[in-house]
Amino acid sequence: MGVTVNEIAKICGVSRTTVLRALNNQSRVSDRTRRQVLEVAKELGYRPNLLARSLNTGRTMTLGIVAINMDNLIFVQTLSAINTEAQRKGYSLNIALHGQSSEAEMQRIRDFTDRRMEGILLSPISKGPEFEQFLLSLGTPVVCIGNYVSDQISTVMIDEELAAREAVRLIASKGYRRIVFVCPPLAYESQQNIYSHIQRKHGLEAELALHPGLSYQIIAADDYVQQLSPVLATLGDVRTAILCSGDIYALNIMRYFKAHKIKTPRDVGIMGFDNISILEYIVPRLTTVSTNVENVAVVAVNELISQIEGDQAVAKKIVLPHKILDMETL
Amino acid sequence: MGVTVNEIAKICGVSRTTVLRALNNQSRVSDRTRRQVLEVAKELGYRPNLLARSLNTGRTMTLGIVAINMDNLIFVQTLSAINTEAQRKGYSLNIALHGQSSEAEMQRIRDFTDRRMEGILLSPISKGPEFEQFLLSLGTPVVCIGNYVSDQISTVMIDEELAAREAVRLIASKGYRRIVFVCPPLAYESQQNIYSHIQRKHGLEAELALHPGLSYQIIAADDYVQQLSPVLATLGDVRTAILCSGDIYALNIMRYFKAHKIKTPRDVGIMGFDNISILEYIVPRLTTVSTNVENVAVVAVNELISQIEGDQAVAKKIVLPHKILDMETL
DNA sequence: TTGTAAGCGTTATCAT
DNA sequence: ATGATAACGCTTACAA
Repeated sequence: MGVTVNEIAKICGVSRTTVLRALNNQSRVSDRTRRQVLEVAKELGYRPNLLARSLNTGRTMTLGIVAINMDNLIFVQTLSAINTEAQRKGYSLNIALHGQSSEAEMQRIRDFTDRRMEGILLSPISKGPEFEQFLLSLGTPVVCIGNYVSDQISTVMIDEELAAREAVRLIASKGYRRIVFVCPPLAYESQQNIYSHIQRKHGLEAELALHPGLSYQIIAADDYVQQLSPVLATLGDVRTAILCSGDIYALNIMRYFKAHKIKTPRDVGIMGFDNISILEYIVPRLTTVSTNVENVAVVAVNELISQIEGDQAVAKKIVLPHKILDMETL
Repeated sequence: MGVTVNEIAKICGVSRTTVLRALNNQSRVSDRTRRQVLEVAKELGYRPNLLARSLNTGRTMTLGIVAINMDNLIFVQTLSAINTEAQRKGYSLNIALHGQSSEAEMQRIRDFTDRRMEGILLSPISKGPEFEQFLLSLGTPVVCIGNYVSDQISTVMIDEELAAREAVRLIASKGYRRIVFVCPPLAYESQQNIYSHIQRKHGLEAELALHPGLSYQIIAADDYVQQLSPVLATLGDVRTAILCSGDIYALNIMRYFKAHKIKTPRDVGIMGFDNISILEYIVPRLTTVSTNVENVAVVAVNELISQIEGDQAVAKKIVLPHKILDMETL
């Protein structure tokens, strides 16, 4: 463990500069010396110490990604794609999960910059001007995914508001007269990344203004399945669609439906958000909103790398397209 | 970006040794100096360069994990738990995915040691004496998860063979007369981690010897759903159970069943392996084999850390318990 | 073709 | 209480 250039130099009876030149395939070394150096290096199992190299060159070729956890399958898919793209571009990827505290989030970010990551991908839960200031003061390029923090920081996202509007239009077009919107408790702001849910809610409510015939109610609670009871008791009265801000909510509700012999879409319509990959195993196929996660990953990584390697970095807000998947549950 | 101790020293008019003492809360600094140093450091936004520190101390407090991809949900859950445990122990975690080539796997491992990760977790696809030699020559502690490579390298696993035997016993006890074992193509050895599948096959066949009344056939192909046709055509003749070496296979087959009005377990029994978390959304509940992934993660991380920090490291084979989950599909 | 020497930003030892 | 100096392992002018 830990053969250095110096040792090789000593053994070969040359200076470490020469060894270095041989090792790095540079010119100005005699063939004889080069061969000998390479031989000895191989013999001893020499490996360059990338810490030392980085300390010198100022480059680590490493990116970091900071996020809440891996419970969200859509994030896992994105993460995987990010890893692939980063590796393709010659960067290694570091992952840090922080549970759900804003302080922990900042600590992880700080740790990454201390380790001299060259750029950071962030699916942030923190927000506000102090956090913005914190990110800007890092001196390291940051690209946010999903959540918007500041105009000064590039963000890759989809137009959640528009997606929600389109969802409402689809529901309205199918003759539903009541929409129940299911999302996480909006008070969780500090504990969870709920920016996208709020965006969806905005879009939904804005669109509803154009559909006076649609009644509306929201369930923003952890026990959403229980809270659905009054809705389910009145299914016969009014044709109802449940719009879930996340496929997992829809899956839980569908499981409940199956247990209680409630048929979809016959008795009630249901729609999700995200199009997580496991949906393909669920029958009936859930109607949902899909984003191309590979696309998000590639765009985010490339934006980050261009900030790292580019001359001048202008923060951009990149909005990627989504698609309504009209399947079987609506 | 890049305020160093030297700059602070210059500004404060003291040596960098003194600055260091103040910064690291050591003794032998006057209160006045200490306060001034801390003030200036804060002012300039000083952050230690962990690369430099590591180069010096020889410690990076970083672990690496190398695996195929994130398609396997059971791995994602393990990964998440590993991250948590590593962080709890003060280590940061690096992830590298390699697709499915043995060379890529070795490259990732090499890259990690070059970066001076202190230990490596590995869910290996490579095997054989050369690979063993490769791992041993790294000079860095390695712990394998799932797949066994060598007695010289600690491995954390479950007793797949025993689990398969127990699965067969359960199936036999329920009166089935035919078992169809579904697993990935066994020729994929080099492309995919199939050690566990082979173990299961061994266990299954060993146990079958004790149940002469059970007929047996294996489907080890990517188009396993199609290949099931002859089996499905003869369901009326013999009570059949399909044992899948992985829940995903079972899910795909169940989806096919639903589309073709085949009822489980009335018409045919089906059982999986792994107990991936999405099973909770699937109706009927799949009978399967469960491992405690948190347990695997904690044990693997701690074994690795004890090899890093411990005096003498003896390679261990750690077998963790599993559980048969007798649910609704058998 | 080869070597010397300074530097990257820390830590650690030994003086003063 | 403070400082000078060497060291970690590499890179990179600049000499010879």
